[in-house]
Formats: sequence, C-alpha cells, structure tokens
Amino acid sequence: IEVFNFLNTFGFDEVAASGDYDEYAKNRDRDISHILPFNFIDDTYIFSPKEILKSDGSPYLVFTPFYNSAKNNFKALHLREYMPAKMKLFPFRSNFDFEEFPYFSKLSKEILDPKLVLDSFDLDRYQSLKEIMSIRGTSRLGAHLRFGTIGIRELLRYLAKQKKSGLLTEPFFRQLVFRDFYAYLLYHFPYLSSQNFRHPFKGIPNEFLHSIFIKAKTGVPIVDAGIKELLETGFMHNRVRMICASFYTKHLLLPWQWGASFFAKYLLDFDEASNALSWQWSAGTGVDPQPYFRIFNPYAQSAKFDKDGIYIKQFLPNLKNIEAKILHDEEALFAQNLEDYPKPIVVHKESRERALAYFKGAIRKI
DNA sequence: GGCGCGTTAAC
DNA sequence: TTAACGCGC
Repeated sequence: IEVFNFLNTFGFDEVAASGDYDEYAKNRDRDISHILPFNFIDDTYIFSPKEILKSDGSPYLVFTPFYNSAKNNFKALHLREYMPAKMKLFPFRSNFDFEEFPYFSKLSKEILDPKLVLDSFDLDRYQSLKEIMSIRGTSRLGAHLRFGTIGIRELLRYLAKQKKSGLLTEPFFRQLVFRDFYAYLLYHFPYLSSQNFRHPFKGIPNEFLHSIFIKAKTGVPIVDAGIKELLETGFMHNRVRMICASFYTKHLLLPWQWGASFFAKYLLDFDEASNALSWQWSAGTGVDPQPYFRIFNPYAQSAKFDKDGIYIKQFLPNLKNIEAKILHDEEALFAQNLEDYPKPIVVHKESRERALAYFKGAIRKI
C-alpha cells in the first residue's frame, strides 16, 4: 500500500496487474484500487475462470471434463506475450540476506536465474520420473509461477517450442491445467479455502498429535522425511505431500485446515488454491466424489516410490544404516530399538479401520 | 432420466 | 475385487 501511495504522488494513472483469487489477493487488489484505478489482467493462470464452463454456464466440478473442455478451448491467445517495459523506475538492488534463511540460500541461484530451472527440467522424462522421490523429476516451477519469475504464458510458449521438437509435453501441460482447475474452483467457490465442499467430516482436533507431525516424530519414515524436507528446504516432493496429507487426515484424523496452514507457512511454492484443494482431496472433503475410504498406506507408498530408501535417508540421516526393506515394513520398525528415532505412533491397520468407522459415522449423521 | 465414469489405492 | 455416488452429457 505504501508503494502505491508513493506511486500516486508521481501521477501514475492506473495499475495493471495479474493476480489470483484467494481472499488475501482479492483484498490486496481492492485496497490498491482505492489508491489508483486497478486493471486486473488474467495472466496468473492459463484460462480466465469464466472461460471454461459447462453448456448451462455453471462451473465444472470434475477435472476430466474440465480438462477436455480446456484442451478444446486452448488457443494461440493463451500464449500471448506482453511488451517488456523499456523503462525501469529505478535500478533495483536487493539487500536481502539469502544466507540468513536456509531455504533461500539453497534456492537463491535458481530464483535469481529462472532459466536454470527450465534448463534442468527433463520434460521428456517427466511422466516416468515425477513419482520417484529421490529423483529431481518434477519441474520445480511452482515457486517461479508463484512469484512471477517465470510467467505462465512464457512457460506455455516454452512447452509449445518443445512440442515442436518432438518432446512429450502433454503430461506436464495436464498438471498445469490442474493448477488452473484449483484456482478456478476457488474463484467460483471462495469458501473452499477453509471449508469443506460437501462432506461433514471435520476431523478430531488434537494439538499433541499435530505437534508430533510437524516435528517429524511420527516414526513413519516417509512421513517424517517429507516434513524434514519441507522444514529444511521449503519444498516437498508432490507424492510425499499426498502421503503426509493422507496420514494427517486419515491416520491421525486431524482437521485438514491445520495441515494446510502448516504447509502454507513453509512451502515456497505455496498457492492458496492448490494447497487448500489438494488437502481437501486428501481429506475426501473436496469436490471429488471419489471414495473417502481410499486411504494411503505410507509403507506401500515408500516401497513403491522410494524403493532403496534414498529419499528417506537423505532427510533422516539417523536411518542411514537401516536396511531399506525395514523402512517400508511397519512390523520391522516396531521391532527396532533406535536411540534417535521413535517407533510409529500408529498401527496402519488400526488407523485405517478407525478412519473408515469415523467417515461412516460422519456420513450417517447428515 | 439413464448411463458411464472419476488424477495419484489398497487388500 | 473393493463399495460408492453424483457429475456430465
């Protein structure tokens, strides 16, 4: 606000800016519009929220029909390029001390030179590598899209170019449309950032369990490794996010809003829509009518996507001498007596049955 | 009104 | 297989 008051004294006519649709963003843009006329440009996501609608004019609630419609409506217009500014207000020099913040010191080079991220992104092998936690198979572009250091249209033009040279771009494009879908849903249903779409499940608040989770002391290696990655780097591999969110909402039966706030605080690529709606997806409270009884088994997940335990051991060095097989074996973990690593706080089978009972009970209460 | 189907699974 | 329901056409 101070910045815009300052600009106003220089005689600026208007602000033209791209924005997003969460409450904070809407309030921010409204406050700015009271100082200078505010011209909102749809340039944060691929589509404007009113561009993709059902034939009756209402918004889609299911991704696949949304995606099909999005592909049909995708035009050259969505690759549009704006003229770069010829003038700068004043030379910008950052005094930000990257070393003071552990994540920033690790990411600073990339943040300062986004091209490094694009260059190191193996788009062609994205589909086959993105699930392997120990491999840098995902794009890592989320933080750039958040801060605008790479724009969505710039990224789309990059994809179009790669497609021309024969690379497989569709799987990654699909994920970008997912990002759009979540922003679109938040635009049409603003309450989704804090409230369930339909289901009555509220979770059972328990600050003790929450504190164990955020301290990476659940005793479930893949969950704790994920939390460590988040705390140490400001990033968490997407599949691990799902495993942690499933564990939090199903095994611990905690309110998804608490988990979402924790992620919001630490994720450098935080996006209100993607974060809240992905947590709702995990909790089974979102727009997705998929069965709520689909509960991730964290041990089966790490056995499948971190077979040799490389990811787990990277973030839980205490476990570096433990055989990988044991890290994916609940019984074996209960049998271990480790000085600096706790036993699991829950038994998978029991938690699963408890969650199923909770959800069945909550459903009957309607 | 009917019918097919749904990002990411588990047992 | 499971068990389930509302969306989208």
